[in-house]
Amino acid sequence: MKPVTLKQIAETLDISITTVSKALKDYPDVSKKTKKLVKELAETLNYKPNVFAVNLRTKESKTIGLIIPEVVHHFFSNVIKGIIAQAEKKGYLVIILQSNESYELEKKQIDLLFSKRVDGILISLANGTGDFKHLNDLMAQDTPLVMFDKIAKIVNCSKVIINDRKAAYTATKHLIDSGCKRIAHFRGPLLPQNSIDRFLGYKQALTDNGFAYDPSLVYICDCSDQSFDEGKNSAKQLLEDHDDVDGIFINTDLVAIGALTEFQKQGISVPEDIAIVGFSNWFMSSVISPTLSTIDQPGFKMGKTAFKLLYKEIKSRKENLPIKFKTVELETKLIERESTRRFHQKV
Amino acid sequence: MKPVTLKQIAETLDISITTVSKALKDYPDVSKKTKKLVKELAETLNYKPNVFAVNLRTKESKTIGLIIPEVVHHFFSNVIKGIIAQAEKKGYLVIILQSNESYELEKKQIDLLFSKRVDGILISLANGTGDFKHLNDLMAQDTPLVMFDKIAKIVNCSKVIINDRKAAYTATKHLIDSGCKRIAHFRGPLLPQNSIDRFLGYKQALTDNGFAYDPSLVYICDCSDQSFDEGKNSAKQLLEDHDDVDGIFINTDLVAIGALTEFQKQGISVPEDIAIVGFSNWFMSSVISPTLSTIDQPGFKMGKTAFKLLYKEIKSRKENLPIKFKTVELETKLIERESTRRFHQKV
DNA sequence: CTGAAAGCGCTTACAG
DNA sequence: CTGAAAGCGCTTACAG
Repeated sequence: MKPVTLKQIAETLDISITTVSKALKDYPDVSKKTKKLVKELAETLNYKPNVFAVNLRTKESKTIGLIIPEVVHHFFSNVIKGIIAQAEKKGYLVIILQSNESYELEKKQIDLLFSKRVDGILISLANGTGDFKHLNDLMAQDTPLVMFDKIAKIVNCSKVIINDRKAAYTATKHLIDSGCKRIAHFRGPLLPQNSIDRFLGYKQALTDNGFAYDPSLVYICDCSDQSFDEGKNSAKQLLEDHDDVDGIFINTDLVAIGALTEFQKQGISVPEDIAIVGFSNWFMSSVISPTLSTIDQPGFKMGKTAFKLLYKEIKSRKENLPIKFKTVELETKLIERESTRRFHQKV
Repeated sequence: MKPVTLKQIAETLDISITTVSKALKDYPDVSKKTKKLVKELAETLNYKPNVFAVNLRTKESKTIGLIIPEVVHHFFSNVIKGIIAQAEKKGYLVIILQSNESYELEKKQIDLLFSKRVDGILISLANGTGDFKHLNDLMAQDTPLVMFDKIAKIVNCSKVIINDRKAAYTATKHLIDSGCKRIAHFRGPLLPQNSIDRFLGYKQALTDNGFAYDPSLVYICDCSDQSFDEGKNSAKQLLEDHDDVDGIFINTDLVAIGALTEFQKQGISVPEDIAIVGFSNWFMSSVISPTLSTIDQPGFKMGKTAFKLLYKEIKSRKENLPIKFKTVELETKLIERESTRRFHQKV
């Protein structure tokens, strides 16, 4: 059963294709009578305009691309949900690609989306991405790009972020206020801006509060899909290296939960022996035992905001208006739970 | 900067558009010399064929649609990952839509994807879907459809499933083997096939093993994004209604974890007082305390398999081969953890 | 109020 | 080996 075309409607009604097209789009210069006839027939025949032809004429696909490091991920899946929800409201569809934290894959995917002529791209960078030519090239070829969460400061485009540095500062300060005297940090990989910023926030909270910064207390976790195991391993290593650590600020909840599990296995009690603050507020963190103190990161809202910025840019471009890039910073908040509830807590 | 077209290459080289097109596609009837010239120029100019035009000519978009009830969901996000991975291998892109368990939304989304002329659709039905006209209409209009996980038996198309009934039987039998004497069931909503099948498996395990089936022990949970709270509420209700239940088979891990949390709050000990088996093997279930026994459901593999079936169908259609629908059943397995590890366990 | 015509950028059957 | 021409199904500036 072949799809219905304008031509068929035109022939059936014995009028021109032009008039059919105009009638369906409610052009003012078509008689009411003709419009009614056309619309009714289109309805009965279940006519749908051929988007391929429409795309070719209008040069837009009403589709955007999304490149995300990992789909099976509480935070990112919330972002995806936010993007899809907002896009649907505006009549846009979303193509999702997963970069697996790989720079090479990310590059290919940018290229792929570009050649599919999506109207714009939303991206959260892979951990492996240290070069940004692929992104600058993309924009030079007139494809709007908005970055979120894992961004590159150096790339000139719109961004949606949280203040990682401030949030990490708050988390570390919370450990200090809970009475911790020697605080370690499980950080993310070296490249991503957010793991750098979280590290810096940790460091500053220490020095601002009269603690010495000790690099041997900083452990690097890859934050790949092995996060949980990395948390376990770093915890094990920490116990071997230091017997005096009584607090850890950890880059991500999943890593923190790995650490928690290892501590429990080794009979280290959390929070009494070691207090822990994670980052991101995964759902899981509220149901494990002890429940995990963490920083709440608004994934759904970040997704919605990122799409909104992209949409504005797409619209401005179409109307030939000047485009100004914008960086939106979303609020985070500290969630205090059992993993930092110590008796000798400062009030 | 306007995208490069065949015409520009043709004019630059002073040959015809036809020849340029053929050269790029390695047609045998173009001279090597011409091919080389064309390809080199295309490379330098970073020529990408206009997919809109290609789609219009070839009548395919190399894009498929995916409708899924919920993105923020351990099982479904694994399915998504599997689908995207497999699709990318075959050069297909995936548009993702979330039905929010709503029949109305699902219908609209089927329509939307159809009007976008995706090459095929993958779907896991919404809980609210009890009528299948939208799906049959879609197929009648020549769009391949493959269902996975939440399927409708009555719809004639390819499917990827697990044997929910058998898995539920195994789970319930495991409770019996663990020494439970009175076993409740928190089931999913009434419509979806998998919650029906899991219920039937539960029931059959009871009767096969000399237990009386007692409808008052079956509680219905919506399994929406409120699953966790529903688990808590059903657990609360169960404690009010029955003081002799010592085992529960629960439709989904997230609901099970809600129940677990409520029991802990009320001082009911799991597994000693009440043993629990969940379903799906969410990551979370392996790290909460007590760890949750459950049925492992292969999400990633299900996604891959679903795409493979769809791909075959798309190919067969293109080659005008006959299409035979296929139902693939994937293996599940029981994961025994602390929530069923009782002392008076049968060996 | 209606319609002929050009064109979006490709692909491909056909002629030479 | 090369290319003129038709056509995919729309949209829209223009003429009447």
